[in-house]
Amino acid sequence: LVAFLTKKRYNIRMLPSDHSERAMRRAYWHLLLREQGHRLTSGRLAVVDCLLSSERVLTAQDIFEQARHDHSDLGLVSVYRTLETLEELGLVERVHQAQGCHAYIAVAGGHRHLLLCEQCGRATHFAGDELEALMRLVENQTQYRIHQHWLQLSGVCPQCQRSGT
Amino acid sequence: LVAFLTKKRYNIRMLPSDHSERAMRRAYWHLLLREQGHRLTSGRLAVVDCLLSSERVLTAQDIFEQARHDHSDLGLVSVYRTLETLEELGLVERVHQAQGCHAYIAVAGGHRHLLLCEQCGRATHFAGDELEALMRLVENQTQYRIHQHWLQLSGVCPQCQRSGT
DNA sequence: CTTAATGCAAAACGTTTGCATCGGT
DNA sequence: ACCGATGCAAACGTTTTGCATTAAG
Repeated sequence: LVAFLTKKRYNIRMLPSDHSERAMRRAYWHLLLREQGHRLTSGRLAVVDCLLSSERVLTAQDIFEQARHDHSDLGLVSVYRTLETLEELGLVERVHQAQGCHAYIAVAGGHRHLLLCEQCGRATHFAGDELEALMRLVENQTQYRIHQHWLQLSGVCPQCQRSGT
Repeated sequence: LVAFLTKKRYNIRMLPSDHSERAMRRAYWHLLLREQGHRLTSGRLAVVDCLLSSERVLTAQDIFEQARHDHSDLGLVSVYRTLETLEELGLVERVHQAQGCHAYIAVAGGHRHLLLCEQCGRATHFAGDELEALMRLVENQTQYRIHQHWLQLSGVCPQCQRSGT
């Protein structure tokens, strides 16, 4: 507990804006889970913290291993069940990659799309408002009624460009 | 064999342009497989025909079941191995959907993107040239070096809109 | 106290691998 | 005749399910 509080203060000093945004999102996730009749168990909270504090995409196994630091008797099954719940609430999304589709990340608000680093897994979000026009065009050309759009870019992030290739 | 030839003639009468385009693509696939040192085994050809004659996305299991009509002693493993080969040659691509990422489809030439029907699985391709500008914008904003883009739309096709909702 | 959530074990699922055999070239 | 491709069975990694137990409300 002391370690946790210390870490918390450290974050406040080092990354004030990041921390406050993260704390706000965490509070929102907790509220939404409660409102939808889900219990705030310690396992669930460990998974939530893991997802909210990572800037990379995470597999169920990644989350399992990381969240075990906080909550040592966590089962992998609970990670899967929590991910399912969070996905239903629209708080996390599955990330699709060439190597496989086993990763998850917290969703960004406001119709944002993913940009992934192929080397380190870092995820950045961007607005893709220009897509709306393209969708209307395709709707007219094909006569489909379009419900979902899905745009994802991948490449190499600035940090990975500097270190190595 | 007689049944095959009859079927072929039937297609020529009913769908002349579709058939000739399909025959051309089939010939190209065969050529490319040969050039890359792959043998045109009957199992492989059954899988190829299955992919080329479907306007829907197909799972390995789907292909296995359908291709067995032509080639009854086909193994599921060969379907997977053929899909892997065709993917390496850039002839098929994996399709990513909310329900899972286990489907494949023949790629369309010229940087086209997928539009999927959520109800019947029908796949239509469209050009998304407008994406280039968006990608350059995101590259400048984020300093990523973008290698791949990936756009997919889904909705309900005209046929499914008519037959019930 | 109620009952949702859990961990465990086992099953299910899609996919890959090892290996002896088959079949295209 | 060569050697790539095959089918089978078995292994694999990921995800789901059944069930008795735990713990949040």
